[in-house]
Amino acid sequence: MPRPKTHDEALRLRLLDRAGELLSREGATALSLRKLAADAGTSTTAVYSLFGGKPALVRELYVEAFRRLGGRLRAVAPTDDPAEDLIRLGLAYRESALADPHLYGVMFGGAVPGFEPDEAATAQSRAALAPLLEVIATGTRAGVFTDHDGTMAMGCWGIVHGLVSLELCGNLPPEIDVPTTYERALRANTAGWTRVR
Amino acid sequence: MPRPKTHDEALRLRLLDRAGELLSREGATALSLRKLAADAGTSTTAVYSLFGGKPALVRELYVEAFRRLGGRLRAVAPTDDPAEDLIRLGLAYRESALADPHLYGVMFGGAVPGFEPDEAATAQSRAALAPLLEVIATGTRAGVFTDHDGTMAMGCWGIVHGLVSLELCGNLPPEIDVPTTYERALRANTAGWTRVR
DNA sequence: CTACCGCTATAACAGTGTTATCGTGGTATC
DNA sequence: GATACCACGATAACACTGTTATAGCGGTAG
Repeated sequence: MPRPKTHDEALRLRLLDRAGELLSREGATALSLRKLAADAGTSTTAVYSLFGGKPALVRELYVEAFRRLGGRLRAVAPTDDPAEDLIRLGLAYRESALADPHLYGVMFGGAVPGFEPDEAATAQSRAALAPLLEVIATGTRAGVFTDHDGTMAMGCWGIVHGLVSLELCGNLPPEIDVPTTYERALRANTAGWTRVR
Repeated sequence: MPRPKTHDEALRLRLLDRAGELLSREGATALSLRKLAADAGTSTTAVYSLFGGKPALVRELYVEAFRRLGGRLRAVAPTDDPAEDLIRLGLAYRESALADPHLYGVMFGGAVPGFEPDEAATAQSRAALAPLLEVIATGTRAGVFTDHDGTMAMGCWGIVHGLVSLELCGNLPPEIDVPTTYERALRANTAGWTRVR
């Protein structure tokens, strides 16, 4: 009779853990199946039985990365000042990206050549931004924001992602003070969405 | 006696041309030296004599990409309304990125694994943003912008790059109207930098 | 005409993701 | 408890990548 699935969760978790560590430490190009398998004490075939290939394994890292980002954003407790909450969300976003730049590259940079997120994965990525949508919704209800059908959320996500991405790629001039400039840019963008100043 | 350098500019240009076309058509992963050499009617060794390797060849595409982006931005003729000029610069930026998404990935996404831009290349990338700096400078002199040591330029670059990057990665929800939302986000950001509304 | 050496084609090397083959080991059934 | 079954993983091969050593062609200087 057909033997049921083994559900080797231990090896699966160890592979994911090692893959994440290898990615964070040596970058996306150093994340090879042979090195990963040797690190986890198994063979490359295990990745194919447990995940289905390298892109599928990276997909797990992808959703885990957004789960972690969502956790960091949810940790920003809302106050009764939505504009300030928005700034703190932006700062938390940057801290999350800087905590693991290579993982951020997997999320947005397309660091692993064969991997393209499917619709379910990108939907989960948007779900990580729930705290942002919530702050904007309350601020709009309170009359301090002038949102327009979720346009403000896209703008805010765009500026934080853009600045973080430029910083990680090394495109910003080296003489500027990134943290203060980053916060000033966030405040200006937020001011553009507030009703009266 | 040592033979002088041949300066085979024809083969060099043909390789660059083919590489750009191959990249634009089939993406960064399809850009292999063997395919490129076969396409240009030569061998992979030519890439090493003329450029020094694949990263060095991609570096040429990188600076050419920013040269092209700078040209598109310079084509936006300034008027006497700096705020509106800023919006038009942002629209031109997006059009330039959408005209060749794979090339945009080489510029910012780190699409080619072995390639990291050196200091000279990133300096040339910042030089492409001269029109942006110019519009901000005139607007600040005219008293309509409240720049603060180049912070505004960084914010503007961040939001356009961030939104374009999110769009190209497929992270934006599919039901939104990207062009109008993009322009609204740009206008809000610009409003945050204008002195009085 | 000849010696010289820059440039490129051929082929090999080390590495990658992927897949075919095969043996092992645990489970369900008798 | 014995046995048939097959999911799982280890080994090895395949196709492909960037890179490099070697060898030969070809044009230039003498």
